[in-house]
Amino acid sequence: MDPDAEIDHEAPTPVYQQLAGILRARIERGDWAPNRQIPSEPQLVQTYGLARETTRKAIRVLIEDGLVVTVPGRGTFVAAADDSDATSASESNE
Amino acid sequence: MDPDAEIDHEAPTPVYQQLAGILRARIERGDWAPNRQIPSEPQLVQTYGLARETTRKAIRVLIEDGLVVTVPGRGTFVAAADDSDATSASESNE
DNA sequence: TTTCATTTGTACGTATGTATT
DNA sequence: TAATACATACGTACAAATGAA
Repeated sequence: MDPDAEIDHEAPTPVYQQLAGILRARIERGDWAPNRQIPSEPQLVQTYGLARETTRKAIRVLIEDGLVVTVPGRGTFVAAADDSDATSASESNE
Repeated sequence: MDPDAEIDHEAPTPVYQQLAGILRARIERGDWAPNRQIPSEPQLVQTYGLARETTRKAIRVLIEDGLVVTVPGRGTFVAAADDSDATSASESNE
């Protein structure tokens, strides 16, 4: 998924799934580091021109994927990347 | 949870969680047998006097608990009680 | 302590689309 | 074709949690 893709309301894929894919791509690209806060719901609403419920639905997908966690009253944060990604053969830096 | 409880809008527990608890109790009581259809969303809306989204939210809880499954265009059904999994830890929320 | 702004959570309303019968 | 039922999407409003002033 292109992290710079735009929402296509005509596409067969539901809008909330599109947004989830975009945000997932942006996290993987490093737009927000682990433990960093992603834009608030109102900000996402403004950026992508969606309703808040649609935005929340996309975030819920990311939560279920374990990519982000939300804290009431504070915000939504990129999950700490403490899982095992064993695809790369060499990792030398801490 | 009392399967005949009524929704209390003043209670601290969210309404959708109350409804989920009531429906769970009714399923466990046997109001609807496995593979049987539970009332449709409009019927639940009418019975409990809630908004449709609130009703859907309660049903989503039951889906995540593996208690029911929904089929677009048909309805929501009590899951077959062939529990061979180990993940369902939702019970006795009395 | 109180107040305020920010952010997420809950609840309701409405409209339209999709799938099945 | 039509009716039924769930899915998606937008809108509004208020409550609760957090942190800062």
